[in-house]
Amino acid sequence: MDLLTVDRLPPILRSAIATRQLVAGQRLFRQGDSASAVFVIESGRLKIVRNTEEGKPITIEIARAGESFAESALFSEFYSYTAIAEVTSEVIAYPKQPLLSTLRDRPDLAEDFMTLLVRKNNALIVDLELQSIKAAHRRVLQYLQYLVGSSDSKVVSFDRPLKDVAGEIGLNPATLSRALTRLENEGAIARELNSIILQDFSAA
Amino acid sequence: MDLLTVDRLPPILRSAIATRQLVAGQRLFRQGDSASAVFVIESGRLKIVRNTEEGKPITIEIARAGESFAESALFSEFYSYTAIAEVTSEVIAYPKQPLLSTLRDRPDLAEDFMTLLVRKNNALIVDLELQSIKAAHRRVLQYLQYLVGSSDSKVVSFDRPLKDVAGEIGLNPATLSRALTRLENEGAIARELNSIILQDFSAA
DNA sequence: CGCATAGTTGACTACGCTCAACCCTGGTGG
DNA sequence: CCACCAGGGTTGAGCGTAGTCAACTATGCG
Repeated sequence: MDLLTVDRLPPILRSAIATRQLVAGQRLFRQGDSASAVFVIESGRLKIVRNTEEGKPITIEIARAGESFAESALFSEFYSYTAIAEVTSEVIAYPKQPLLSTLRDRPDLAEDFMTLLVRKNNALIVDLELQSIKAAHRRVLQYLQYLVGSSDSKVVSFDRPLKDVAGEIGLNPATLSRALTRLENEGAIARELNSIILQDFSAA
Repeated sequence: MDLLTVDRLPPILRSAIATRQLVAGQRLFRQGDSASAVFVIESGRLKIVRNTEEGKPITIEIARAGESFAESALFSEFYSYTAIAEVTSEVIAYPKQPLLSTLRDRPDLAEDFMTLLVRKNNALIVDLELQSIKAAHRRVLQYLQYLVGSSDSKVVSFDRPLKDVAGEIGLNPATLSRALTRLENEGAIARELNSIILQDFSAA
């Protein structure tokens, strides 16, 4: 994602951005905080979660280096979710007002920004589709297929514990574990240390 | 939603828009069709669905008079979902290219459009949150509370069969029925013809 | 008056969640 | 260098409940 790269920005915005360091577990902002900036990740990984009225927080998105988050801050007064650093991370903050006026002045950046919003939209729709699959093993398989995408590698290795992955796709660690063994027994995947290999004879 | 009202539009776009009539059940476009336009509903109601790889189609959104849909068409080559008229409807089509160049020329419209995209995003997040509630009766209650929002009326009446509502929130008609009677027994709601009255002593 | 569709209810099944025990690994400290 | 510990992963047992199928009722329309 090459949006909001520094050298394309006008001086007004360029002088307004600031970087912030985060340690693992640190919260960048909390649901309900006043929305002050949009962020792009320089390094590390952030988790965007939303605390539902029942206890359980749900994961909206996992953002990694090069990705942005909290775009909705531009048009909302408060953040509607919480951003937590999963590992030591560095983020760039683009303050709301300067960014807004930049987008007004620069149609090319505005268009990029819209593209970005549409992508987020699509990602959320994919999530919804995933959640709609009730059977755990099918949901997991779909998720894995989505991760490898159209790449030819067919190998997935996670950079975080399986229990976190489970949370992301709305499953229990125990249920995820069972789903994986089931997929393995059915021959849909093979496991190996930290990696999962998708066997392709795709649809069934 | 006052976005894209005709009198704010430049002539280039104004002359490019066209209205289309749809009868109940008619598909405006299908998942995979070439993305040619963004739409706004003049009258009626459209359902946006996505066909998952398993059989079951899922409802992404219900769009009503005054609302827009298929914004992602602007930045995608194909529609990633299907639009079906639920009742006789009239929509205005804003062709992709003229709309794109208008957004480039008119920062005010571009900003409105971004606001709109962010709202869609938030709506999807609300959906995700809803789906994360496993217990049917709790999910239904949350949905009803979301529908009445901050209004003081506390009354919900649906303009479409309950079985469609069930599909929208990811439940079975039978399960929804049971959930409603359970909520009624617990005193959380009261039912009356086509209406549902929320009893407020909100959280429990 | 009858047909079609929606809503409700019952019986049954399947499966995801919870709790808990166990294994395994990596890291720490004696 | 080994003993211990902590956390993640796996596995078992049992429970609750959403899904399915099906029957029955109620409603609206031709």
